[in-house]
Amino acid sequence: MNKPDKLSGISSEVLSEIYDIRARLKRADFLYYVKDQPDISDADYDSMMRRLQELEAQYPQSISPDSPTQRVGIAPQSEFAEFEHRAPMLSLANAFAEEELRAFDDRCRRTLLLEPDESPQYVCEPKFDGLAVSLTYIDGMLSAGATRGDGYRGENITQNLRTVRSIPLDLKQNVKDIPSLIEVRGEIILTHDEFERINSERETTGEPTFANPRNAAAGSVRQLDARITASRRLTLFAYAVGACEGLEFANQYEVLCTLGDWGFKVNPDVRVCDSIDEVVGYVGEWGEKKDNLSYDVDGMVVKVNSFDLQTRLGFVARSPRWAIAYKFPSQQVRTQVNDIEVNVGRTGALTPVAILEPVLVGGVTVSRATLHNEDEIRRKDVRIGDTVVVQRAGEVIPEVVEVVKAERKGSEVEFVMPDHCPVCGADVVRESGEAVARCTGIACPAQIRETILHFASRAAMDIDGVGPALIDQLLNRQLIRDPADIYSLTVEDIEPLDRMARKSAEKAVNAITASKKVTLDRLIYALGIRHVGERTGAALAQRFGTLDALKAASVEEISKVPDVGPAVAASVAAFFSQPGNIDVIEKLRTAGIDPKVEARQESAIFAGKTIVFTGALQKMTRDQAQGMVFRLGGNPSSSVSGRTDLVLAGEKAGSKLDKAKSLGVPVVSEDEFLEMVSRAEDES
DNA sequence: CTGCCTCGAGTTCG
DNA sequence: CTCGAGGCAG
Repeated sequence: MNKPDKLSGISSEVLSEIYDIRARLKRADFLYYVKDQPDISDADYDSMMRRLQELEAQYPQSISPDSPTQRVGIAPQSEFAEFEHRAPMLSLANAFAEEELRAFDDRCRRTLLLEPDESPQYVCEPKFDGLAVSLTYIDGMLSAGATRGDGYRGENITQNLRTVRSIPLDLKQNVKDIPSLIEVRGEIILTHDEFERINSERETTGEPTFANPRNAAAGSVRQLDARITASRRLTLFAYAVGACEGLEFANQYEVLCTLGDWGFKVNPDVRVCDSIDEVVGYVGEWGEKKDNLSYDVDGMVVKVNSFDLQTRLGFVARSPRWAIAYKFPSQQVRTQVNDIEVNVGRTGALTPVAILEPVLVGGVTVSRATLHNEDEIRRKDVRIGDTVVVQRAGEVIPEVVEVVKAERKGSEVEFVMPDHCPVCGADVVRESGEAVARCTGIACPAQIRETILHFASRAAMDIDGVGPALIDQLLNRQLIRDPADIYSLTVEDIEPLDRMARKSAEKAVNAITASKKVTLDRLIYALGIRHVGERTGAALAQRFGTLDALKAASVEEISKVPDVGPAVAASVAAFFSQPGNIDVIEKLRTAGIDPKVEARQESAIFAGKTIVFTGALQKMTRDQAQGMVFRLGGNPSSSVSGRTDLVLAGEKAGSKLDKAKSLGVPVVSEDEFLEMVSRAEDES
């Protein structure tokens, strides 16, 4: 890690002093922040830190990213870069009751074909309520830190995480071999004391206070100015390992012990249980303990200990079958139902919403809660004027749990689903067998508004600056009537509207113009065809290639698309048989919107081949590489097996490369791959 | 036909 | 996040 050539010009005495102070500060950090057993006074610590800062200021070439001085935070960034996790950060399935824990155990034992008296070992640990992050160490040095994001890509918050004292900047040597690359997963939290301190400080400066420690931790980590993060004393608890090269673990418990040895703070209350009964007992113990801690615990995580067994259990969708998160019952609060309103959605669905007397639930004011549909209201027997118990489902979305019948006075009013749309007055129908009631109005203003909003939304045409406020005004002034009209708007149309300065009008028009370059999958999704969401939009785009081809397709042809059945196909065909919709499509085309899916060259070099990428790519992103493979007829995949035809190995390729070699799968370098691609593109 | 599992649609608050 | 419903495997 030393680069002697860079360090020339510093005397060896100075260098050794720098290294010595760094080592002492790191040790002090570890004892203070990880072990909670400081060995030196704060004053001594501060004076060592100042001395190191002086030396580094004098010899800037000596500064390395693992120096404790780097924890104080560096200058503001403008925004966070995207960070791709090497191994995805999965979410866990939830359990809310003992029976669900037992069902989880049954499923594990059944899948593993265990005898009735056998049980896998489970590792059970309290689940902190904070935010998950991933730390990448290369050759034992902290090289990157990122938020969880969607599990596959998060934000690169390395500078902020460097300021967290319980995160080791380098892994402690001599304990266990340091892997060449490892992703350590952990939870960033704030203690109650620190949360109170930050809030009282914000109160005196007149800043808004945080609702709860979780929000405060999340807000602190996502600061663009790492110096602010440094001023909040965040804590990291490490609990898992993602990608790891050069070291194998046998089980979860070993991972936790090793993380502890390397200098991470790990959950002190981990327990290895030999049966589900023991797990249930331990979870029960914590139901009471959790409220007496100095930090928030919102549940218990239960994992199958052995990695062999984990591999055999595998995954369902986004979550592993070998772990489950038990959630403690959430905080429940009583309040009054002042009214029940009806919302009209994009598809005409009428959704009843309870208007509540505002109450604080888990630090957030709740004033509305969806009641989903008529059946749900009947089931819970919610009436206007009732006293109800509300909670925030999954700690986020408010939900009416039950009615407090004992509080009934007799003056409560039952809810009746209106038989005419509250917005346009058209008939409301509820198809037999369906739970939702729908407005049948073909020109219902509420439906049009929602359709346009959907069209402009992020996952659709992604027109930034065109939101509800602007769309409502445009509709009121009849400047637009359907989504396509957005493309005839000018700055002069928008500028005179309320809360619209020239700047925001220009921004909106620019975003509108930029959105013309959409891809076909997004455009199909944007049209708002019933039963066609993001996934189906992509599947249809892939199959038909252009909007015209989709428009011309018969129900039978549409049904051939994977995951599209009769209901979806009929809905798509019905959409294209409406003259109004054809009109919209024509207007879009006139505006220059008519994307095509780049044809897959079926005869191309990668036709029918499965190709896997491994290691860090230097000359392109993984997305770009996968796009090239796809256009040349191949199928990008993520794991090497006997069916893999080619492996592209980038820098620091690991186990996938080994596997490819052992299976005799051809391996190419990035340069060779690019050459193959460019040769193929020249020929076509 | 029945049980997954996945997807779509609607929703809350700061 | 939740619920409902569509698609598909067994």
